[in-house]
Amino acid sequence: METPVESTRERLLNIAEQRFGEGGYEGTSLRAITVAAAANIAAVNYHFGSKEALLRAAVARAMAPVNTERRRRLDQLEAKGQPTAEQLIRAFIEPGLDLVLRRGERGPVAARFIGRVAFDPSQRIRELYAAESDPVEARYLTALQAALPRAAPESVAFGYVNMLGLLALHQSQALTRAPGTEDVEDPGKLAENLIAFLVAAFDRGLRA
Amino acid sequence: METPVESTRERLLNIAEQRFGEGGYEGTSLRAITVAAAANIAAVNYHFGSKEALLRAAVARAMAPVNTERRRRLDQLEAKGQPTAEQLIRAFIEPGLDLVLRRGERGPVAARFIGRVAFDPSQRIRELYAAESDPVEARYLTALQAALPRAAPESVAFGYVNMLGLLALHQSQALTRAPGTEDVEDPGKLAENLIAFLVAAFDRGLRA
DNA sequence: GCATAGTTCAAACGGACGTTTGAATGAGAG
DNA sequence: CTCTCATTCAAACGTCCGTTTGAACTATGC
Repeated sequence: METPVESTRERLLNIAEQRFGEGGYEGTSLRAITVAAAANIAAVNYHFGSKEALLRAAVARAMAPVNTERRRRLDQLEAKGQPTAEQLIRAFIEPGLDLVLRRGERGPVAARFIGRVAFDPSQRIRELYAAESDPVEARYLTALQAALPRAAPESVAFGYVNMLGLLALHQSQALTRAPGTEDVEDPGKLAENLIAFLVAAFDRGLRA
Repeated sequence: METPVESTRERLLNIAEQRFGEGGYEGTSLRAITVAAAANIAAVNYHFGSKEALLRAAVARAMAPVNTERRRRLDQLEAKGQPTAEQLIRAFIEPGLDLVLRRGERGPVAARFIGRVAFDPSQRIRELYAAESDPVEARYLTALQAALPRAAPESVAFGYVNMLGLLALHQSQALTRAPGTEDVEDPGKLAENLIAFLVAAFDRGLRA
């Protein structure tokens, strides 16, 4: 067994990840979280300080492995010279969607959580997500613009925003799909399909 | 002047559109809406019945012109035979983004509202949006599959989901304000850029 | 044994929430 | 003017919210 005992702090993060991913930040109460985590309501403020600090901690924990892997891949690519757009897109997307594929683990829950936070209606929450991912993401935008010298920089930035959006879309729909589109994809092929979709759009769908 | 007097009901719908689009459904209180609309708190339940019914009415009002125009365009295209993928994408995207361009009118507010509701964290709210748009959207999926016979139907459905997601993204402008990507796009060119992006992805980024 | 620091607990805080009530107000018809 | 009916209003309903309190428990070091 990998989990000998789960501390209250870990249980709170796990349940928060799940519930915030289902109902959003405003739509999820601390009481719902603490009941599901079998913890006292005061435990949140003891371990984290506030509801928003709990969210921040959960975002940081969920994003950390994704950011690490993205940095590692980008370092590796840049060490070999100028990467292609496809290499960059793959190095960006795959770490984000690897989570989705880890069925049985906490991966899909974390992926949905990340995707939902990235699209939260409140700008304050979205900025909280951006604060956790900005540094490495900005490097990808610059690298993409260098990889696509024939496209206008604003146009590459447009494509980059679309890439962020589509990744968050598929992360957040990892568990619950919209009616009518339930069986759209084999989850195992999701990353490859999304990468192919984006590569085609970046290579041929941007203004010169 | 186009607005002789605005009824309480209209003011509530207008303010609800604005506030729900800023803070989301759960993050926006009826009191905040009624204060901004200079209406009594009881007016919501008098005119609509409940908070959720107010949201439903606002969604229906905002979506109606978009759905009508999409239907009209699809009818017109299909009358001339099998439309191309680009024609279908254009006929789907442009009605949704026309709203964004109507600066000075209520268009951008309605667009943001629609985009946010489509991505609301709560599945119940997302289904409320889907209920208003499903019929005509489903026709577009079928037409796209017919226009792309060489691509697998699931693959076209995948692209279709991506199209819905990117449209909602740009309607809500959720990520275009991310740091470093503020001035990504001339709003006037947004529709053309998004269509070109999607056409390239549909034509060359889907599995056979 | 005692002391100590870390953690958990039941209970309560003030405030904001969506909703409901019943009376007051308004305009239009007869 | 009077009746009627739609609308608006202040006030209150009970419930849930995030947060705080201070005491109780637990484990470890001495």
